[in-house]
Amino acid sequence: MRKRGRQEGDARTRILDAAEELFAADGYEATATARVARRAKVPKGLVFHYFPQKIDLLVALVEERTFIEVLPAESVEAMPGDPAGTLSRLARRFPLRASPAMRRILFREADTHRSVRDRLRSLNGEVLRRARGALEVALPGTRGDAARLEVAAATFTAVLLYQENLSQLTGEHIDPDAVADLIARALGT
Amino acid sequence: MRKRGRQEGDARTRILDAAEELFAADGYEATATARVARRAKVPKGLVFHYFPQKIDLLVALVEERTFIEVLPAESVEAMPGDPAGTLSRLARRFPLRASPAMRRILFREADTHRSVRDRLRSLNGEVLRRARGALEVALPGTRGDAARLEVAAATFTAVLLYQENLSQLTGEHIDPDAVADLIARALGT
Amino acid sequence: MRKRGRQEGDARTRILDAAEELFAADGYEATATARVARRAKVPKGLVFHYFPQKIDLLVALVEERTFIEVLPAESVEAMPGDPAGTLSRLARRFPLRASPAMRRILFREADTHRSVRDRLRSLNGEVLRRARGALEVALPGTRGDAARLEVAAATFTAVLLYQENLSQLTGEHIDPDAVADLIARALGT
Amino acid sequence: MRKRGRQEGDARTRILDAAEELFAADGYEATATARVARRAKVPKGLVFHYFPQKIDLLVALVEERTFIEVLPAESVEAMPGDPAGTLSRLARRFPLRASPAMRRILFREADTHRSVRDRLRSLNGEVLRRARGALEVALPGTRGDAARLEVAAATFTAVLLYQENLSQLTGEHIDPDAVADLIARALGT
DNA sequence: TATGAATGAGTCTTCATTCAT
DNA sequence: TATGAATGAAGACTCATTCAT
Repeated sequence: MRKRGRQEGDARTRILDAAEELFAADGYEATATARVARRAKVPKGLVFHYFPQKIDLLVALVEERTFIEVLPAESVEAMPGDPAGTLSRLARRFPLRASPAMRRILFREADTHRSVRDRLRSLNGEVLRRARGALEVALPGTRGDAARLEVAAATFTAVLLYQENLSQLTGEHIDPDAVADLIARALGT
Repeated sequence: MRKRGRQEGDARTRILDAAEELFAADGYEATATARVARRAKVPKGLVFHYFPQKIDLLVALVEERTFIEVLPAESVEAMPGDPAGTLSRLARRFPLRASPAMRRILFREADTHRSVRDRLRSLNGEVLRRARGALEVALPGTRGDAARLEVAAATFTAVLLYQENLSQLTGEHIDPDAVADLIARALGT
Repeated sequence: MRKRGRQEGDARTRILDAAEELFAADGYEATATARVARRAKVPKGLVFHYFPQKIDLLVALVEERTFIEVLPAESVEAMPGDPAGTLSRLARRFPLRASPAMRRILFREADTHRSVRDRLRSLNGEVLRRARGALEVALPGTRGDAARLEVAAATFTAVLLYQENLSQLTGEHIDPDAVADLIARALGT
Repeated sequence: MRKRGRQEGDARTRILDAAEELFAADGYEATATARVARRAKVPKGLVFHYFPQKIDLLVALVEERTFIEVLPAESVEAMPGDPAGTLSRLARRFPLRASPAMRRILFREADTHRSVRDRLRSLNGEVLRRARGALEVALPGTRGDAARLEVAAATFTAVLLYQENLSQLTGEHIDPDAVADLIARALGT
């Protein structure tokens, strides 16, 4: 992904690093591009060289720094008859690659920036798909109707994606493993 | 104390109404006080007459327009032996009084404004307390250890508080009743 | 000068007191009428009841709170053959009645407000006239030509009028008595 | 470091020139930054590019446009046995480099702005030091005790520094040469 | 590719002043 | 006389963006 050249890309990377920190801490609107430049230790003009508009910084961050890892095989973590373990493993090998800072940005700005919201939705959809898939493998047969399984997957997805934000905002911590166990019980093993 | 003039209180209320709408739609930072004034149909200066600083608008909204209703008795909704019904009733008589707009504001701005975060935390704590209390009544005896009950309460609280935001951000809807049912099953009836 | 009536004038006086303090401390321009009202403990509207324009506060202060006292007879302090003592007595019975605060206002605002400057000039002229007169009495005959006497009077007047401002601005104190002595020597007793 | 472009330095200098004129004429508080920009013929934003806060204009003016010239040797002007001539020469080679406009600013704003007052005090101290030094050279021996010499130096310093302000405020002119002569006589030649 | 001076629209905030009561 | 809500022009300051070099 990185361009060649000695210092090439360095500046661009430093700019994105700075933007990530500042957007996460203060929000996109409250962060001046001049501050980004200062923190990145590049001249103000250079920021606009790489990112002609301020919004391009946000778009680039979301595009380049949040993604769902492509895992070799989902079945790896899914184990028939062990939904709790399956969900726990999913939580541990959680496929969303995004720094805590990027997550804050993602959730905060999704509310007002469509491009961010679209990304968040696609990430959410992907995690949900995996959780559902894992549960289907873990609970073969018809035990537990489809609707319940869907609710379980959605609930677990929400906990997985939002756990950091929830604890950040509310001060309460939710342990995904414990929720996995709860959900497994609900699905009636 | 207040006079009962033609437009009594109107101005201040209209200003808060306008701020609520705009902050919810575009975010606090992206909303100019001039726009608030325009939408409220008051002159710009009057906004500052009532709210000397822009931030005071946000503080006032959070203080005056989000609160947990004091219910006569929690036992009203809690019914021994029926945790699913108990949680469903809690969801339906949900004690948080805050418009959808206020909730968006609450979650969005909590990330960067301490006073909002503090409020959100206290609201969250209160809802959690009630969910826990309801479950304790619904599940008398020692069935289900305390830790599990705690996780159940926290999960349900998160779903309750965040359901609108979740669906707004992700496009997926989570039905609190279905989650209530799920959790009830998990608690092993 | 004061109007009759119970609380009558009270408010007006308190307003002027407040304005005097604040204008002296921060300058006329930097003092908001609202602050004057607050310090005077009167509602904002009342300030404009008594002083329709902000500038009227300054004009009233200067007109009512700075003046040269009319002394019974100038000769009282002048004593032939004793110019030093004469000047010293003039300094001690200094006829300008104006609080230190009013003096600061006088000098500061004279620079930009014509009405204040006019007042300061007339006060200065009066003091100069007295100093000159006193010296003429103290130094009868033709000893010391008129020009020198004029310079002496002007210098002493400047020291008298400006001593507080000088020490305020420069941190150095000038003792009028010492200057009186100096000038007396210069006039060659 | 600075480029030698077409208008090199011009903008900043023009801004300071404009500020000097306007502050002197109307006072710091009564001068809007927009007026400074207009008079300097630069866009409003550029004023804040060079002087992030309005007060920085005043500080820069005082720092860059008022100073005591370093003279080769004070003895040049001091001549034993000729205090009047010595003081006159001091007045003529007066070492304070500050335009009449800057002096008005200096005296006017010293009253409310500490940084200006500090500068004025240091300038005053320096002039006083020179006057004292000159008189000590001009009056060798013990003629005239130290206290009297101090008063003479202080009086002359005040006249020197304030002459323009005095005449501006009072309409009376004081001739430093005449005061020099007066003081020389006082010191008893 | 790098730089920072330049630009001007827009933001929050202040404040003298008015006016209905 | 007394009161404080109402008004809007003006002020300081910010900031994304441009551009000559």
